[in-house]
Amino acid sequence: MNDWRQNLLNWYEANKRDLPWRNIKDPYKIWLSEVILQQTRVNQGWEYYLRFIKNYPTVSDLAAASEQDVLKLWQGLGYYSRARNLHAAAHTIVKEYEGKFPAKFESIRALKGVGDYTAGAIASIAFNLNYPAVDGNVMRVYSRLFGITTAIDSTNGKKQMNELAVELLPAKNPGTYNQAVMELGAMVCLPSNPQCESCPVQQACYAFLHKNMLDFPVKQGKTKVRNRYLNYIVIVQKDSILIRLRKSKDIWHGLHDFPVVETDRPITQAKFLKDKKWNEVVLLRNPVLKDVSEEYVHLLSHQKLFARFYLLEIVNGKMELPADSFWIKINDLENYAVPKLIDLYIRKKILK
DNA sequence: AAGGCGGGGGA
DNA sequence: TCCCCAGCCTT
Repeated sequence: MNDWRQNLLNWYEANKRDLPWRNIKDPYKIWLSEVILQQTRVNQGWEYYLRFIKNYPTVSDLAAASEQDVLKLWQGLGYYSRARNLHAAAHTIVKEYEGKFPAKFESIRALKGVGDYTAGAIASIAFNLNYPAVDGNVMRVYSRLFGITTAIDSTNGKKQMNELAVELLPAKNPGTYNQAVMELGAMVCLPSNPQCESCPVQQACYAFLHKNMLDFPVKQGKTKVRNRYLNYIVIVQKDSILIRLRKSKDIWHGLHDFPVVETDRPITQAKFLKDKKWNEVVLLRNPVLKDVSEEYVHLLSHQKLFARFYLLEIVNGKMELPADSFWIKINDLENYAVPKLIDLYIRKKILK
């Protein structure tokens, strides 16, 4: 191999970052790191990876844990289906493969939460199998290198990108090559500030030679943000607090929060109190309003959350509870996985 | 093919 | 503000 790819590999050997999951062959740890890094920056996932390895050194340890404990360890990282799928896949590996990580691409790809990218990454890095690992970095690098104008978020674009990645994959050390392309995308071929002057493959790069790096990759793109107004009812009785498990397909599935009255437009504090809006969720006899929090604004990818917390104290315990809610001791709050937003409120107002 | 799913950081 | 991150799953 005597083309730009050799320059890339040389550059990679000389400049690669020292990451906790580098120079490791244990497929379990490779898998864990890849799932953590889905749509997540290295810096953000770093400590989570170390924590998971420490708490669950093997796939059997992970499978033996409760889902809530796994979610708790994942708390704050986002995209919680990753944690639920990780836990489910650990069970699969223990039951179907006797705790030994499957070594075939199709078997890896069939695990919950493992798509084409992750399966390719595990197969090539942990098992030295000849599969590409095409992530956002790779698509940005290749689209610039070859001047590809097919939108990368279209079915066609992904197909084209994958075929290209298969063609370019060297026969030897596919895992190293895959990581080299990704590393280039993460360190040099940046989205808005590409460092072309220090790029090992600039002389082969279409976008560099045409000075239009920022035109790539092409995307169809479209993100609309929905506003949601969450009026949380926080009910405390002595040393207990009422929480509930979030179940639906909505955000934070599997995590806990409080009974909530939700609207798609703002509702004033005064109206909320005057209309005793909490009765839409939980029927209370004589609640005592202890505190109304300021508005917490929480910006997510697809929705903007405006949350306010109404802290009520129940003196004479007559009420009808929402079906999914239950009492826990305030001191046990830390054992339940909660969204970032709820965690902020709890630390500030409940545990203070 | 399109939309949902978190949270953080950089421009 | 908007974009993007070592994507995946459901509809």
